Amino acid sequence: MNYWLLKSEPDAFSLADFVTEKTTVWNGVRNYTARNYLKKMEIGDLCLFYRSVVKPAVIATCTVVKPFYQDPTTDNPAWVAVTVELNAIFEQEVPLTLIKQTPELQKMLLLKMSRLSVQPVTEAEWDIIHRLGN
DNA sequence: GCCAACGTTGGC
DNA sequence: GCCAACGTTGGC
Repeated sequence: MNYWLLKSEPDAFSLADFVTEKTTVWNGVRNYTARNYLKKMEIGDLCLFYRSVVKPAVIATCTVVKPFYQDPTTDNPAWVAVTVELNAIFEQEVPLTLIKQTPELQKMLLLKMSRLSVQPVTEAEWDIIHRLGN
């Protein structure tokens, strides 16, 4: 069981879209570091759904339901996608500002590699964020 | 809208 | 293989 954080700009794919579709193909990743993390995802892994750019915050959780496969948006075999299913929406959003203020979360990659769209999260970090959101 | 951080590209 | 130039991401 692994934990991850997935970023999405609401203009591209919003929580409302996720609610409508329930499951979504996480495609379009064109960064090797992020791609490598996608390849490590297994069925049942839990992900934090992070809204970037517009009011940055962790806003929901989702579950990996299909491990990596060829990204359907390209023929280039370098790129892969996974399928994730919406799990739960946080009762209250966990804004980036709060994460920055939380001592236990200072080591999150989110704070160090702000441009990485797919990143691992430790179980401890997942627990803390989950608690802050519920 | 600005700009810092980072990744990628391409000339040498 | 180095590094400058450029493009993109994402916080503010």
